[in-house]
Amino acid sequence: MTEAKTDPRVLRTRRLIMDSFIELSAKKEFKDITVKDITTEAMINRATFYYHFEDIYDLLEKALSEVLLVNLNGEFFPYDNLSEEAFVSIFIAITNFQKSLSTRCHRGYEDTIARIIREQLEIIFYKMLAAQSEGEEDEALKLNAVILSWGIYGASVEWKRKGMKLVPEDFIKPVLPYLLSGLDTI
Amino acid sequence: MTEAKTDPRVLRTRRLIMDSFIELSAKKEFKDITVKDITTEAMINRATFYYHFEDIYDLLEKALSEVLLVNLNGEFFPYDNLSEEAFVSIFIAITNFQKSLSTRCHRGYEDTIARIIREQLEIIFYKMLAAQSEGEEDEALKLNAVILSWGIYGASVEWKRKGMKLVPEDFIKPVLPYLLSGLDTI
DNA sequence: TTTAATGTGTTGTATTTACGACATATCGAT
DNA sequence: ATCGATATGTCGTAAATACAACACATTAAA
Repeated sequence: MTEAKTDPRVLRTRRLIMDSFIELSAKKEFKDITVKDITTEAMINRATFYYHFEDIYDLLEKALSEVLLVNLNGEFFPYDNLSEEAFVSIFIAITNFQKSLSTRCHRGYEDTIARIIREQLEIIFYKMLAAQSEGEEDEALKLNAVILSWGIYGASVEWKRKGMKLVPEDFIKPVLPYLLSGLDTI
Repeated sequence: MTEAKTDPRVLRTRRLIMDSFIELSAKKEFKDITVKDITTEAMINRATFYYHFEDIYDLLEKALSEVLLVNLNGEFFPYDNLSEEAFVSIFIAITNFQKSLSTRCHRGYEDTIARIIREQLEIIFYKMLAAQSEGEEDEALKLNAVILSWGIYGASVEWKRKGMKLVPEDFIKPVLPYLLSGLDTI
């Protein structure tokens, strides 16, 4: 468990890049943001950007993952298993995230963003399932995590499509019994 | 006039150190601030501190100089010569600076701070005198700058000693005729 | 007085970052 | 089409920074 801590310069630079990207995202669309824009805002060299990220899409993935994870961690990680409250908190976190995205313009990249959200959800669901299952087969856990991630994300899309009228808690409430009932089979 | 611009990392690091020092100064006295405190707050390595500054006193000098210069530049640099408004603006800048210092605790270092202020004033007065004098002897200009810097600084000390009751503009007004009258002899 | 703990300032080495140059690609205007 | 301007991604070299180790000073407690 010797977790070799990473160089402070690396952390600092990545933070500068991430923050600058988020800052710029608030001002213009993703397709209009160049690497030069980001590095200028972050006051780092353009070559340094490529030292940390494949390209601007790689940055998009990692930045979104982080924002989403921060949302989630702050919300529901007091729960260590998939309770009713956990489902509700996760759903709230996603809808909050969706709302924050809708103010910024990411037209044409909704599918990328959606994929990232689902991937993060899958990771989290898998962790929680693995924590509470008694030596269940790994592949089965993973597939369950996939289904949950798609399902919950789909619910958030539907919530958005319906005009975000209900508060997320009430919107998700009707399906909680179903989601919870199957858990003991895992 | 090839002004080789300095490495962005240097600027960034110096800014981090300066800001951390000013931040810490608001929380505790100068004598209780260690280099480790500063570098921890700035999230840089302690050795890096010594790459930029002799020691913590060197940092004190440079930080104060900068704060004072920012005060002055913002105030009076529309004036390019020593007019009545210039004197008033400079005096206001110094008293503002003194007020901001009195909230923080720098007991035992007043004389150091005073020296730094006078040195900065001397530089500025010399620049302005040189700009408006017609090929006057250099040593004479320098000595005039010295006298002005000590004089104006002394006035600010007196203003403080008198309880800061008058607004700086009114406090300095009585001596403006004298200060201005001699200028054409230079 | 001794001892332990903490701060100071320096040094050597490894890693990260800055910078300029380059080839290539994209896009808009003529 | 062709040109000019701008963005992308990569490279080598030089400079700044991180880190650990060191000797030394200061301080507080035993």
